[in-house]
Order: sequence, then structure tokens, then C-alpha cells
Amino acid sequence: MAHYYPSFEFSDVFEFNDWLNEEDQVFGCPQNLNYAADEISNSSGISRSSSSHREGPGSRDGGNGREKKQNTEKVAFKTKSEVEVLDDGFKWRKYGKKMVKNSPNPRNYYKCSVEGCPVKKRVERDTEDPRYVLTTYHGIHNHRDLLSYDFETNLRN
DNA sequence: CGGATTTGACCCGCGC
DNA sequence: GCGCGGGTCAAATCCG
Repeated sequence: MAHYYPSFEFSDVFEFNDWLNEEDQVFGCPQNLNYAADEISNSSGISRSSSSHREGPGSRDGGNGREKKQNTEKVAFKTKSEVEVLDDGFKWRKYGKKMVKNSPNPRNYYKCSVEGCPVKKRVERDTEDPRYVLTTYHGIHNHRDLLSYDFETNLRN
């Protein structure tokens, strides 16, 4: 279990409520760091959906088999950085961009490139302070390694 | 050539 | 029922 330390300084990360959970191990972040979830979510107008994990009926596809809401833990960071995409050690693939009304700041949607990894990431610049970046993580990584997904095999043995 | 990025369109839930 | 807002897809494109 290699703890990976992102390239950005934790000192720059805003501290919010204690949101330490299982994620701290998954993300490999030091416990010194406090996770922020509801605070930023409220500020950004993001609805807090808690962890209402639904297996989903899935009996019928009915057209597009779009994935419903699943167990998505929200973890939000606010870092002082000039680059939107902070290298946190995982490979992210951008899959969407949206313009936020009331603000000229676009919102980028990233997703973990690892197959089977449901982790999504939302990057948005702070409306008030463009030098700050709001990074919101959705979900927990399935894999311990940066780019591997064979952890399940390891887990079973 | 393969994989990431782009960008508009589409979908879904919710409020009116 | 319609419109809006937010989130996602996917074909074309770009880049190493």
C-alpha cells in the first residue's frame, strides 16, 4: 500500500470538516489532510446526495443503459493552483465540459482511465478566486495501483 | 497508429 | 407537459 502524495502542496488545501473515511486510505493521503465535502458542495450548488447506494433494478435497459447513481462518495478539495488538472497520481480522461452560468468558468469532468474504476472527478475554478481550483472526487478507486485493476485478484487470495 | 481530447448533442430529474 | 440545469456520450480530431 504505497501512499502516493500528489504534486501539489497540502498546505494549499483548504481545511474543512473532518471527512476522513475509508477514502483516506484509498487516496493515500496523509491524515493531516481534512476532506471537504458538504462545504464546497453547498458553495458550488452541488446537491449532496450522501451515500445512497442503490444497486439499481437493472431488469430492463429501456434504451440507453445509462448508469444510475451508485455509491459515490464525494470528496472535494480546494487547492491553490494555476493548473486545473492536478496530478494526483491517477490517469484521468476528460469526458465533458460545461459552462457554469453566472460565471465564465468552465467545469471539466474527468474520469479514471482504469477499467472498472467508477471514480469521477470534477474540476472547476473558483468563481471568486480564479487562482483557486475546486476539485471534487466522486467515488472510490477500485485499484490500489495507479493504473492497475487486478487488485480484486489480489484481494481474493 | 493508439489513445486522449474536444465539442455539441442527448438524457434525466425536477420544478413550475 | 415543458423548460431548465446538470451530467454524460460519442464522433471527429489532435497529438505523441
